[in-house]
Amino acid sequence: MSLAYVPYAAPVALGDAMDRLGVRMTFAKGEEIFGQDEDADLIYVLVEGVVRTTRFFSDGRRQIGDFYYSGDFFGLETGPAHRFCAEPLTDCVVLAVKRSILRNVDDRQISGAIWEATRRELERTQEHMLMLGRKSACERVASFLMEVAHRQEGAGGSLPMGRQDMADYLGLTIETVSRMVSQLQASGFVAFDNARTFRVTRWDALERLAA
Amino acid sequence: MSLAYVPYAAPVALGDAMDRLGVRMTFAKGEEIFGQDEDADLIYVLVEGVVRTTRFFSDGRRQIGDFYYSGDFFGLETGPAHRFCAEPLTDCVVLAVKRSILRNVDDRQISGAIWEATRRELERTQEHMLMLGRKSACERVASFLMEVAHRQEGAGGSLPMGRQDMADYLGLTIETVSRMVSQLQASGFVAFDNARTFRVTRWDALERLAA
DNA sequence: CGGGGCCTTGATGCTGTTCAAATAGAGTGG
DNA sequence: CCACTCTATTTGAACAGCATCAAGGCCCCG
Repeated sequence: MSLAYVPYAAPVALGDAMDRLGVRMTFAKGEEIFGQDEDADLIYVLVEGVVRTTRFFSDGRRQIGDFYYSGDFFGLETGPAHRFCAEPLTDCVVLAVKRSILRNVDDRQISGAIWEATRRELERTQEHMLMLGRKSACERVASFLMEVAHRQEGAGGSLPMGRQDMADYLGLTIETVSRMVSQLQASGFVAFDNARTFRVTRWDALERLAA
Repeated sequence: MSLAYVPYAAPVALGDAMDRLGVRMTFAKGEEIFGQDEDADLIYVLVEGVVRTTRFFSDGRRQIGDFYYSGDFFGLETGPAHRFCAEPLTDCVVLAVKRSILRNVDDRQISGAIWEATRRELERTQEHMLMLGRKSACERVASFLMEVAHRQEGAGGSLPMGRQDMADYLGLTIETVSRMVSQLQASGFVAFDNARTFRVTRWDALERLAA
């Protein structure tokens, strides 16, 4: 059981093109970039910061769709409305491009790159789905920490999200996440300096555990 | 908690275009259309039959990615290899198109339609992910039966897949699926003529249950 | 130094899994 | 058409993993 790490930053060339077509906007931590069920007129490229997308259910349950980092696309929709809401976890800068503009752009490079970004997001969502369907709590947390560490280009990581966000991403409760984190630390796989900062101490073992 | 039904058949116009570009192939039930980790040279459109995509883990766990019906695309990949395998649940007919051909086609209608199909599959995968992350066993089975019924354009449905496939799609065991099916029937929400044929008897109640 | 989140830990219970066995159904050969 | 076999499905009982409920601790920041 090995889930490949799937990067999905937009190609740099695309960022440049989007820069010409789009509008640069900034959002502060805690604001809302777009809300669930809002009109999906814009597509976004994250220039700086970290963003999460969330689906809320009427009875209070939450599921986080994904966390996005610099270079990532988000807000792609087939229909007229956003099916998740997007909120920054840190102050952030985004590039917003009108869908109507993209539809009419005749640049093969741009349209191809957006298709590619869509497929990458599909692949990431599929891996996320596999995790929720078939991994244990421990495996999920191990996978998550590995992915965060990977994305930050180093053996260690700082978590921009809290335990509740991790839980809602992993399909667990905050208590279970906390317990698994403690357990992984006790087993010597990772070392936490504080709740938001850790280092992977036994990469190979953690990888095996993540399944 | 309401998960919208997301159709994702390829637009008819696209089917025609693919017909000119691709090769028609037939597969018998039990054959393999493509295997996990095989080269992903081709993209497929299902013309007739039902197909499932599956991811196998080294320890035997399985997760079904999706079930595909006539008109659906499958086999789209970003990387060079298929990350799921595809197998027909019934004898089926597919149209296979070379990725390299699609890359060079300059028809905006075709490329746009493929992008659209990709986004639809992304949406479906996201809904699947939400289900695995936050729904109870009963809600999952109820959602599944509703979706099958929906897709078959009627209040009833015949299940082309067995209980094990349902379980591997829903992230449950076969026993739990069976129990929930029995429970839904005992509650009068659905009626099974036999294990593979059912009718939804209380649509609104089932919808509420599916959350 | 004190307040308020956020995080951790403990005790208990429920949901879904596991293991085991019975039943129903489909396919086959007589 | 019936008997037989093999597989798929259902059901039961015990168990495990994660959730829930409830404190307690830590850390950031005034």
